[in-house]
Amino acid sequence: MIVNEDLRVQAHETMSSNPTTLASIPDLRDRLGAWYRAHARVLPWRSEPTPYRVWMSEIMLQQTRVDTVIPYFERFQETFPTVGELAAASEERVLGLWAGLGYYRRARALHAAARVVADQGAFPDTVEGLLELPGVGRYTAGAIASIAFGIPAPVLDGNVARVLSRLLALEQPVDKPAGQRLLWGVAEDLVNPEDPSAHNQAMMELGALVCVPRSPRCPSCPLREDCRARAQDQVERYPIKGPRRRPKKVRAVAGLLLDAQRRMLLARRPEDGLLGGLWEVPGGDWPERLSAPAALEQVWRERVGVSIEVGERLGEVEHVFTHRKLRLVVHGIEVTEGEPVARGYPELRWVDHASVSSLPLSRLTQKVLAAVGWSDV
DNA sequence: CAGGCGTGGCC
DNA sequence: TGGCCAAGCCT
Repeated sequence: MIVNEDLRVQAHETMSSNPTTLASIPDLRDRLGAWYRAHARVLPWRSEPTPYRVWMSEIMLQQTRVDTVIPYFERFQETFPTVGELAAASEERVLGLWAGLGYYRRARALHAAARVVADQGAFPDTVEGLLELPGVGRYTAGAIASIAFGIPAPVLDGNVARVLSRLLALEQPVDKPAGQRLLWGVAEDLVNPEDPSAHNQAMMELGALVCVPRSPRCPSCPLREDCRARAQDQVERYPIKGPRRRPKKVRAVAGLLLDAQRRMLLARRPEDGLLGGLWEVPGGDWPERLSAPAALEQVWRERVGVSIEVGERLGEVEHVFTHRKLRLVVHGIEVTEGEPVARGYPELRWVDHASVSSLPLSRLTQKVLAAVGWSDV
């Protein structure tokens, strides 16, 4: 009987996940559209949804909250009113304006894509063409295609996945390939060909304002009568997700070296990897078995190529990355032998107090500078 | 395909 | 407070 029961559950799931199911619910799209017209937030990129503005907003919004993005979007649009001006800027300038927004690979992708578009003379106007741009994946291509060009392409982001997962009471983990495939199919079938821009934004807006992860506002939901999770009174059980990795604790040291004019030595991190391309106070890993001074001596020997004497402990910074909790200790140092040469770093630079802020700095480095009294951050 | 990649806000 | 989350992409 257990086997039969399982098969029935499976069959039931398959039914409820059938792409035709949601799309065939009477007026579902219309109710969603009416709700969106009444409740859509006024956002900078919505007032004038040109391909350039939509593209830039979508890159910035990847894994990033609307409130965080707005000032960055405004600043970028004021600085670079056209994609041509963005393409003509230096990468360091773009990275500098991006500083603090996180996921810095996006900044380089933004710049690279701007140069592609400037070369081609215009944005691609198909999903396939958009997918060729660096930093543009399936979600972003669908968003630009639908919002900027009115193409009936689906989008599937965290919001849409949550909304659909609850509507269907989907037992599949939404963050696994199988669940993603299923949800892309549902989203594709559900897109409203009458107004794909409003439809896609409505799905995301519903997830952002009503169908939120915790304490969803079901009484305000235009789709509440169609929601299987709500019918089961188990809305917060969905979306089901796979296990998360625990953050690991890591330690690091950094050394503050000043010259006779009280300039500070900074280093640019490698393009790839953590905080790629950003500038920092030279430092690195602090192994368990070493004291902070010993670790600092080793790091500076390997990455800056000099022997040092470790001086006063100037401060300590705690910082959280994705799945990583960092404790970083900063010491003042003196060079006892050799001249600083970039080894583990692509570039070193002496920077005075006034020009520090013109470099692309991560929040972490901003904290470090604040801890040693070099900035007001 | 699982894992790397920032930051800030929430409870 | 630590865990979870947010308009993903890339390798």
